[in-house]
Amino acid sequence: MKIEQALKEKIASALLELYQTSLPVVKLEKTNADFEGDYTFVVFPLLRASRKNPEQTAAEIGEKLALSAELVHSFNVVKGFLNIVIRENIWSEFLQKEWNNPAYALSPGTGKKVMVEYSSPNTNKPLHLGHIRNILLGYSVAEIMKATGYAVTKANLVNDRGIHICKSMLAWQRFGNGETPENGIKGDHLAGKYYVIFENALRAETEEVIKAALSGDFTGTDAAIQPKLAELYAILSNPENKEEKKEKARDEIKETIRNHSPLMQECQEMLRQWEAGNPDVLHLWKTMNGWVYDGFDVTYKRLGVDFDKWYYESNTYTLGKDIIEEGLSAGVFYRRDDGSVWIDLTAEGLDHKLVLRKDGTSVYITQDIGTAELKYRDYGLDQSIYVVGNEQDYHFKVLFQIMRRLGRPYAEGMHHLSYGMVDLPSGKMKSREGTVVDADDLLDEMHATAREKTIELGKTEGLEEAALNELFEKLGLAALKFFILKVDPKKRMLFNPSESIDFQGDTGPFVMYTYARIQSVLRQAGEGWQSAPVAGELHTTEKETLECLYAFPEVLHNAARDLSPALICQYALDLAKAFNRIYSELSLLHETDPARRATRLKIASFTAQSLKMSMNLLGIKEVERM
RNA sequence: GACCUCGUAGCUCAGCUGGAUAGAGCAACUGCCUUCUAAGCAGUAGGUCACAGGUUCGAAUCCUGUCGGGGUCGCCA
Repeated sequence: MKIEQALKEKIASALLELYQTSLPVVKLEKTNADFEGDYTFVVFPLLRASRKNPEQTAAEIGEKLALSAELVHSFNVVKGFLNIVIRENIWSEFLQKEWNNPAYALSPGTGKKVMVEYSSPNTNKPLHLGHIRNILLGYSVAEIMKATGYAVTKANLVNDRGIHICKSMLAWQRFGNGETPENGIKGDHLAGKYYVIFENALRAETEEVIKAALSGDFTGTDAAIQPKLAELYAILSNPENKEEKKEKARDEIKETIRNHSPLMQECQEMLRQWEAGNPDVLHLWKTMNGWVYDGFDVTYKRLGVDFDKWYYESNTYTLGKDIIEEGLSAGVFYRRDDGSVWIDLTAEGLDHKLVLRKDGTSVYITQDIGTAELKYRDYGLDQSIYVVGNEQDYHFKVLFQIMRRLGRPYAEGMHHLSYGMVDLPSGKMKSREGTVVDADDLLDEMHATAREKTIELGKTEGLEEAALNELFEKLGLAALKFFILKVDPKKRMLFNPSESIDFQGDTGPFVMYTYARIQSVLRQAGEGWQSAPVAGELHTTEKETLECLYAFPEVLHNAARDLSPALICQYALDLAKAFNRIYSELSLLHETDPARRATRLKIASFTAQSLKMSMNLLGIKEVERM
């Protein structure tokens, strides 16, 4: 049943008949709430063909539709707007047909294979709020695509190797005194703790040296970098240079000294040992990463997300080199005199990009070329979605273009789900300044807030402690997830740690509440209504709720197309609000007319089912009572 | 400097493939629980859609410029 589609066809044939004209697309809009009608057709573009004023044109088309279409009840014209009222029995027939269809809004499988890669953490630090946005988006998009008929693989590409991991390892070796997570601290937090210890030690070690270097005294620095430092210092001390340029030089001096400090050199040595397969280093690495995985696992479980496939950079970081070789002989890449390998993407409005260092080792993008190929080989993907922050927009533009140049069949199916950063009132979260919002802490806070609010409302009666805890956990998670997912993924969003996330208004708990309230009604409704016929006439609120329900399949389709759970959030709110209006204006259980009672209960049941599906697509778990 | 992106109510966000009088929620104020869960419903107030031009029947939406925020331009990931 496609009301809109049918109506569009009717309009198209009316236009042909009346004015011997057609439109490339017949556009229908939902009628503005202030006017009577369900759908609105705008006639302004037709005035040239009709040679009549807007009102007359709209009226003519309206007449035609009313005569020929069995789905049009009536119409009215306001200026150039033709408002069409659909016959009411269309809505009640829709209700009767679909209210109990468990597959409503789901699409039959096209079987297209898609991988959604999300989370993809580093193993040297615990997860924070930024990761949470990534994780929730990835999980929800994967679920949405499943519901629209894709075969989805959720993947996590763990960055488990590299200099940052070695920092944690080295600090633990030096200052750890054998500390393990068994002593209480969660594994990922333990690795993070030593990462911070390393950074602090590095700062302590280099502070004085940097200070001296900034005033031209290079004692204590590595002899190898002194010429470079002298060069930078010349820029810094030249009064003719702009402050901006000086600032850059200053930063570079700091970076250079840090990177060549004894501690960093030791760290780099550790990385070399790791790559060379030194058993002691490997053992430490495995142990520490193991702790981190155990820690992540707890957080993932608590968030209710999962993965079908794990990739580890320690396994994949050397991939891609073969493909570079292949592309080199195919002329896609070129080699510079120093031996480094590049691609020229200036034709696409991008730049030259290095794909292999002069020493033949991989860079970040080399790995990504390799894993793209690996993913395709593993699964024969039609689509591959990367949930990664928008700071990497350029990287993915380049990556996708490279895959195209390499003639990879899957290149066209690669998408970057580029999401905005989560900002604090003070700006970006910075780990160096300790402003990151830790994921585990946040989840604890959400739980505590849920408890507080529930007690405030006096809704704890009749529930055991265990059941209450489960409720608090679900409520807190719902509030957090909805808060994050209702914002358009592309946009950056603000989180204010000093204000708790709302539980009232446009929130996850509001949607949960509406669902629980319906469940309560249905528990008391008894039997019989399921098989009773529905009423032919509907109240405005009932019709509005049905219109909302009717739109669900399209909303779901759009959410999958745009990779936007925010559309599902918006839909769930619209539906919940529409139903709550019925609930407050009309009686369900006490309605005496059997057909009207059945109508309302079926709408209630249909709404509950649709809300539940929406919540689940967002990773929110419904509750039967709250 | 170049490129990308954002700027809508006090705050957080919708609306952006051009359509009617720009919408929600929070915060503020007013009503509604001796009928089904008040985490609800109804209402009041709150706007130079950053600014200036342009395109056209019509612009928050498209184009250009200006201002402001963020990001990217690593042989880091």
